[in-house]
Amino acid sequence: MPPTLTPTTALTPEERFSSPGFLLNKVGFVARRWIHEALAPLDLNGREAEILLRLRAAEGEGLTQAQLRELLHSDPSNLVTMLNKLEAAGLVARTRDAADRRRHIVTITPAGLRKRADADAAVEAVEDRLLGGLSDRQRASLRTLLLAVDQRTAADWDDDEAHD
Amino acid sequence: MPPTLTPTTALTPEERFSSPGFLLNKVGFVARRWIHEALAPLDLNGREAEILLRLRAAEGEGLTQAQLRELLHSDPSNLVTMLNKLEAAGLVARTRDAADRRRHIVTITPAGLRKRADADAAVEAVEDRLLGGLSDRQRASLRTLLLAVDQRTAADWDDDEAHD
DNA sequence: GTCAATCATCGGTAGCTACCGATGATCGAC
DNA sequence: GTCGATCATCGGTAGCTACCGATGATTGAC
Repeated sequence: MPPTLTPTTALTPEERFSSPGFLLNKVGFVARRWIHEALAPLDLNGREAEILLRLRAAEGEGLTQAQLRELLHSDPSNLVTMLNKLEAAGLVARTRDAADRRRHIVTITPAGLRKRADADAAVEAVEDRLLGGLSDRQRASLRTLLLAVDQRTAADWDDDEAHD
Repeated sequence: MPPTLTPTTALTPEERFSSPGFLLNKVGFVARRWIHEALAPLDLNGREAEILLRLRAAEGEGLTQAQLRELLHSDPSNLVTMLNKLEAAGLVARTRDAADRRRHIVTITPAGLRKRADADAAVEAVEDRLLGGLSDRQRASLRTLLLAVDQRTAADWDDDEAHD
């Protein structure tokens, strides 16, 4: 990596503060913070809520912990900790996979489904708070653009893993 | 707060995963992560880089630590720690305010300006990596939408502080 | 002058995440 | 059957941030 990367365009501080990358960082931070606060009364953090969400998306089938690890890009060690908590709270259940007894299949319980509905509502409220100033068309536009960025980050993320 | 917030629109998991709020959270997380990685070789983290950026924006005038605290929404205690590190590295300087000797005026040094230029280039490279799939028009559009969201978060943030 | 408030500082606590190495059970290939 | 790989688990470390309470120096109001 060369000492100076791209000296082509020198931004003024004002431009830097309003550049998409800076704003993505900043707004994303606030979004994470608000979501965290909204989930706190439910005794969940963002990752744990996403686990419930992913399990519900699996529609009763359940997911292996390795699959969850992949979806959440989470460390296996930390995933175990989170699942222990969720299982102790009766929100998920772990059962041995008959086909491969090394695997645990994680399923969401009825209590987990109820909790997930609450979490979903809380996150939705945060979203309305974040996007309250935007019209429906603007929201749709933002969604499209973020999806495009997300595609790139996902591709790059997988690249990183492939390089391991 | 009622147990169920807004049961009006029940999103399918797929809709939830591609909702602007969820994506903002997710993409923002990756943006923060990449920026962190890009700044690591410079011995800076995101907050410290922003300190240099804010000081440069002050154009030689310098800022009080209370002003920095306000701009960064940072805990005074943590700000001291970061400034200690930046000062030890010779990137910023603290001088007593003659007008109010309780205050420290923080200014950026020539070495700090050089470091900031490197940090700026690194962040810019991350931005290109994030937004590489977007046209110039799309980037501008994303910037406008994020600015609108940012306005709301800023207003709400100040509200919170006013309520204290 | 006294006194409450402010500014920076210090010390400690706690949560989240990333990361690392090690282990027991199990599988699949050979 | 042996053996390397995989899955989940456990334990510990480290960095970042938030938060809390306490302190010394200084200010401004009274």
